[in-house]
Amino acid sequence: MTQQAERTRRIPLSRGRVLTAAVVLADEVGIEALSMRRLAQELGVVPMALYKHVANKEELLDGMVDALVSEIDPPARDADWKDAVRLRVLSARRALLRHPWARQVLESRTNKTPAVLGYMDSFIGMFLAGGFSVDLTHHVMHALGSRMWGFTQELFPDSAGGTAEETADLPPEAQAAMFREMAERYPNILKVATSSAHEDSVVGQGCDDQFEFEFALDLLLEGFERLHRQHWTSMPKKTSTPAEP
Amino acid sequence: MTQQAERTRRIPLSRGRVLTAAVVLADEVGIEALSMRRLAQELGVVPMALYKHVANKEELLDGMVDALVSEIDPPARDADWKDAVRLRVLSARRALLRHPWARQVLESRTNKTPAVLGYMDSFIGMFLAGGFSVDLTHHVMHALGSRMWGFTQELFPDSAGGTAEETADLPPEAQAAMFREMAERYPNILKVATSSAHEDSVVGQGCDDQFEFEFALDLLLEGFERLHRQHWTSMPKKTSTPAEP
DNA sequence: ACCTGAACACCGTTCAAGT
DNA sequence: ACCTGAACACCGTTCAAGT
Repeated sequence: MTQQAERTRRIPLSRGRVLTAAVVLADEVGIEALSMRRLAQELGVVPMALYKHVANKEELLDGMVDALVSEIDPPARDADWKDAVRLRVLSARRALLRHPWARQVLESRTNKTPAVLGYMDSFIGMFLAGGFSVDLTHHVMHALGSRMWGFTQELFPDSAGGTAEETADLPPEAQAAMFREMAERYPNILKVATSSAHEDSVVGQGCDDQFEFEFALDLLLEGFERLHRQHWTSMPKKTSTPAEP
Repeated sequence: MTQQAERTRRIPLSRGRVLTAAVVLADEVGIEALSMRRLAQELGVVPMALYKHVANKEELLDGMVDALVSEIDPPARDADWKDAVRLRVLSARRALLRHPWARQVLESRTNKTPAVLGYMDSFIGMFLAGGFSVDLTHHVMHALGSRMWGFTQELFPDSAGGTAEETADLPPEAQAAMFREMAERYPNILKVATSSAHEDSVVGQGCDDQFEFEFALDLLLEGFERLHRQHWTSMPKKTSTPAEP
């Protein structure tokens, strides 16, 4: 990489080069290891040189998000709202899975860039084009939340509770003891964790993230469809979601 | 606070005192300003003294999460699964809203502490007690995701896209220009943003977070109920969620 | 044995001195 | 006018020297 820095030193820095280098570096070493200093080093440049192209680290991260957004497919033409939304979310998810840092950076961003606003705008447009009221669209976008970007908070890191890696290289009797301990203290977690861990061991990866993601997405989409059919509105402040008259 | 440090210096440090001080400090100054050094200073102690009670900063954050979990109400006795889940999620949400750092810290934690596992276990127990299959419970927990803790990714920081504060103290003609710019570039965002901003200006806070949270929560709970009634199962890998035979 | 100051290996960013 | 080294004000954590 010193070699690479050597080779690329001559071609002048630009905002684009800084951003792509940041994306590549974060992909390779993880977001927590992405520092202005490290990035500069990778580019064969003194740290301060970066500040000519990005105002500060925040702006660097914003730029990385923009790069991500550009990888998401535009809305499908000639599809009904449900398919269009579904396809687009899954496209966003594929982009997200290509970049391990994306989840965390997306979560941390508070000022939206034009590219992000553009994505949101066209996302909202899919519901409006499907005949959704502005009111319902508003609530539906909130309900979707981060699923718009193709991720959900993963609060089971793996089904057994984040002990997979450490457990793997332990003597079998120790593993058995941990299992009994789990079974006694967290019986419900254990049941659920073992339910979908088909061929894997209990402490294996457990479940199919993509399946879980689509399960929840489709559940929401079906809910949205139901409300839309019922001409749901928040205005008269109904207590529930009643059937049509 | 130097005075307070003076007063409390004499009573010996303990893990509990360290953790409550961390929670209070994070509540007051924000999570990004919570450092081991700053916390030590607040306690009238040299930074290294903390390392007698927490192994490192990670463990400090884990301890703070445990403190949060202890504020969540236990499941309601004598309530059906839906009410029990609903009440508990809203209790978690109240705890979360008391501690501005909680969202971010919860998201960052990857190793679950016993207190967190205990919460999850009893949360899962509410579905199982309601007669849900282990299979459906598993998927339903994933669908709930961070909503189990009472939050969703807030990806509209405010409806208009995070420009509220800066815009407030701008000359009116500049605000009008921004508005026209928004209307032209992001027409859909603008429609949705203005739909629920009843008395507020367009750039005001816009919408009621609690309403949005409950809207999405109830939509999911109703979806769960439907699947449960239909004896939904992931096993035969059905393409959709068909009606009962 | 316990406690802690100094030090290490980092950060993001400012600023003044160099070309 | 541009570029950049040194410096500033921080981090979390190690470690050896002090009591």
